[in-house]
Amino acid sequence: MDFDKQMNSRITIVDVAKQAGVSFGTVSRVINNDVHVKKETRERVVETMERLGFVANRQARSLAGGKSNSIGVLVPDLGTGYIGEIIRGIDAELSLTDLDLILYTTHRTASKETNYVTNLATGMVDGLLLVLPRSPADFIGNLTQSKFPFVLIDHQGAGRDCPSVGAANWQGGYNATEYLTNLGHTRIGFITGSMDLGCAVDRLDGYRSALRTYHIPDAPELIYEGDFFQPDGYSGAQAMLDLPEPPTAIFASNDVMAMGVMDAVRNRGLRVPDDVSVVGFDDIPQASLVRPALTTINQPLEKMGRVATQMLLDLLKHPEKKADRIELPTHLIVRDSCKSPRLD
Amino acid sequence: MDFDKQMNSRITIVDVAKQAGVSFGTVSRVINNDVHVKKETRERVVETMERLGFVANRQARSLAGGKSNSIGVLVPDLGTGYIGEIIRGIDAELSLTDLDLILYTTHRTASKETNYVTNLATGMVDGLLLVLPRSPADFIGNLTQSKFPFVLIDHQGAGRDCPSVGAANWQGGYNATEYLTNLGHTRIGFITGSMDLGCAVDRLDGYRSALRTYHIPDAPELIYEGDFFQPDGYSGAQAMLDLPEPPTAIFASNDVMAMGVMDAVRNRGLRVPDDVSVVGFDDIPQASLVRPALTTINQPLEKMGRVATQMLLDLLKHPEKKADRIELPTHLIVRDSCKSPRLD
DNA sequence: ATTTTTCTTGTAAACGCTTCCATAACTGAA
DNA sequence: TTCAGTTATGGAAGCGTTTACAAGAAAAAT
Repeated sequence: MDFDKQMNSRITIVDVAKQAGVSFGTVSRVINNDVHVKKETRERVVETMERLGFVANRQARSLAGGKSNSIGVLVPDLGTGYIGEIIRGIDAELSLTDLDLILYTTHRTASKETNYVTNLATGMVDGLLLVLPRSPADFIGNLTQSKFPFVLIDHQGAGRDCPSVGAANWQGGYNATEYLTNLGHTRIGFITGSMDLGCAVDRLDGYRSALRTYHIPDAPELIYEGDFFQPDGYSGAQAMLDLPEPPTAIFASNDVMAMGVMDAVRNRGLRVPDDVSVVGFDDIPQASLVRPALTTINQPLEKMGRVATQMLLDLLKHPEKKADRIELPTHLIVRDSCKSPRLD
Repeated sequence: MDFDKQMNSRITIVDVAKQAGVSFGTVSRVINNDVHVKKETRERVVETMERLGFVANRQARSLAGGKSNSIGVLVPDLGTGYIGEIIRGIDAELSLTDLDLILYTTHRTASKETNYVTNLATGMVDGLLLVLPRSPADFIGNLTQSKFPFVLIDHQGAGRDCPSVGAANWQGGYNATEYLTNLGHTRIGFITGSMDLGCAVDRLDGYRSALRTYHIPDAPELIYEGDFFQPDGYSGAQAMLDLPEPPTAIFASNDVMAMGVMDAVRNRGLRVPDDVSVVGFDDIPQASLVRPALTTINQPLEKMGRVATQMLLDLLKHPEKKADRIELPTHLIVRDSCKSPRLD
């Protein structure tokens, strides 16, 4: 493993072959673990490769072999810790293989997404992991049709019939709401996420279903349309607390907005959870750090990345396999931000 | 841009050439913006490429052209939001070019690091961005020697003479401590980070220097060796508050530990900042979210990623350029976790 | 000992592009 | 008109592999 040797003059299989006294074909076979190599020959070649510090040229292998040995991960951006968690899972799983991870960000430009996918599917990567919370784009159809291996992550909507992994958003919305009703709340505010995202819709549906189950009448004024960012949590809470009959609990579609809610509550001199209970969604790291610690729905992001990667690897191995959708369970994490409503 | 055409039968420059009635050499020239192409010819070729949905094969270009059109980013892991921020900056900058970002995680295995670097530098990528907070490994020397373009991020220590970007950790440590002394504190506890990391050492040094400047006597019992994780913040604070003469302020080497400190303070029935002031380091997103909002030192992680990338791009363009180290300033962010000590 | 069969190895032809060299097609000046 | 001087284009050689295919060597069967 002499570093310099590798750096200066690139060592190729031909060099190795010459040194080992075999043909380059044999060296190639050794690299690819071909069975048809005598044991001693293989050992000699391996030894030579190590001595020379040979590293196979990835590009050449791709070109000749028709596969790139890397998988592409397409994400909208890296802004939220949310995506980072998913990538972490992907990386963890990928590091068990010899596949490279090529990261692409679309920065929320739909045109860029299509463009990338086209490029990628044209030989740059062997498979694709798509984190695209937005509504499904055309290219998903194309991808499916062309049988290019890919898995969707946290993507609901039209893509139900292609390989994807998501979280049980509906269930989470339901469970959180159920928890609040069980505590005795009947005026439960809800702050939605961006409604163009499937997950936001599902969470809202879960909330509504729970209310129905527990015979709590619809109250449109208790639903505020947010966008997943903190300011909307704040303003949503303000709006609701201004109501003649304000909610005793507020369920925000994600933790960041829930923190906005907490701020708004406090800024009116009210207390969490004594005056207003707050529930979030996601269970981001800071959920356990804020005071009071936030009761929330845990979404297994890292695991979603892992599972999606496993699915893709499986797809790569067995291209004929049918697509399926895996929905990972969400869990209610009870902390300190909820309480039974005061009886006044 | 017909998707299907691309997916099914790969379109090559030869196909384009045939359709456009030119030789593939000319097509190649068009792709590479070679000056020696008649305007009309170029237009015709471009039109044909678009019509056919031609996408150049990256591997082939790399193989033939001798460069990979991608840069490698080597990080220890993705566990902390910290790295995510840096990658975000890298990505932002890279998306202005047509370079791909290949992400490698070493998962804290030194052997893996060396291995990767060797591989990468052997033609897999055109340049390397290394986020390696640990003490410098041999390969940095090799990299330098072989003139492979690379930039170190947030890495102090022996690598002072190679291209790198970091944050003013010493200054941050100094400023935070100075701020506390200015508030009137004289018993200031410090919880260090992992001392095998250059940044942790620098922060401690900054703290010490500030104390010296303000003639505050050394108090070894007020320095607790932590590891950058929350539990150590907690236990460090506990240990110090048990002291006969406990600190009136605690400065933790990063925000996560500072939150541990806050917890510990509260768990003893004391209040932040009334009884104990707390300062963190990093300014992670949740720093502004916790209550009381954490006063801390802002470290421009995203910008570090950006700057490092710019340096690398520059290095790629002008390989002869001298290495330099850029230190990005840190800033004190005053929030609500500090107060003058009570006068008892 | 001879002929199969089975292993093992060598070789040539891709893979899709860049790049250099040669040639062809234009310039404009003599 | 002719000859250099440009500029535009075609084509060949290679980049470092993989992957047939062919051939040689060894082992097994006759």
